[in-house]
Amino acid sequence: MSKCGRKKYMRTNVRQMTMETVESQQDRSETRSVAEHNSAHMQTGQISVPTLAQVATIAETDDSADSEVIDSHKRREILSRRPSYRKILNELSSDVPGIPKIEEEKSEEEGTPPNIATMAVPTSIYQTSTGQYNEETDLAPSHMAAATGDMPTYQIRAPTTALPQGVVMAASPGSLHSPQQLAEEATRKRELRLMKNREAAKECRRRKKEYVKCLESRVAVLEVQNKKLIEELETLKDICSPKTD
DNA sequence: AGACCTAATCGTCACAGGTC
DNA sequence: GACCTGTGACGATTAGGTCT
Repeated sequence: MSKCGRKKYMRTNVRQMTMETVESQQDRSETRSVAEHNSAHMQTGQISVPTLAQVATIAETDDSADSEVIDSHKRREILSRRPSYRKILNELSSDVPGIPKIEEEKSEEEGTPPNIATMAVPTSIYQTSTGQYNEETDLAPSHMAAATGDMPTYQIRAPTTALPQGVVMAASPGSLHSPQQLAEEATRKRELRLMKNREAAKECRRRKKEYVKCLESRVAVLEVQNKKLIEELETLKDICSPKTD
């Protein structure tokens, strides 16, 4: 099965995996089903990480769901899109004062003219005509960690939305005539789309990491709070129930 | 030393949702 | 409705660790 065909299959028939799919996806299926269910929880804007019991239930229903019978509405609910990480994090931050917001990228773009001159020069050198690229200073986690230290610094770098060298803006459609020009235009558009999507994927992953770090730090804070409350409760219990000896 | 395993990372595709 | 953006999922690649 081709990559695309397989992908489509997975998306539209999440619960109806063929043997082939199960074979190759076995190690991932658990994670995916949890994520899908989680996305259903998150859709309403609540941050809802499944409990162990929920995870167990999810796994159970996923197994039994081989007997299909999930109506289209429910399936749609499950597959529906979750809010972006920025959205989630910002909602979190409005609930909990300690959590920093991810700034809108617009604010960073202010003051910089919307042209190619804003390109982050050393980031990536693309040879788009061949589809190859050379990321000399890619923002790998090791780089990020070195730059940011332990605690996450939200909005670490400016988004590199500018065009890479060698990608020329398309000519106006009216100026195209020959089939060759049309083909070149199509190729250029595709390369531009791929390049943008590449950058978008990087940004998305970066935000996801921030989001996860944020959740982890929140867990740490809540654990400390919980511990303190338990200690306080014990103290109050001691005070309120004097010994009878 | 090299075979194997595992986790991390990346580019790409498909698609939902947003924008104009 | 066409186009754009954000993100889940996939396969490929790579780095680091372990075993023989």
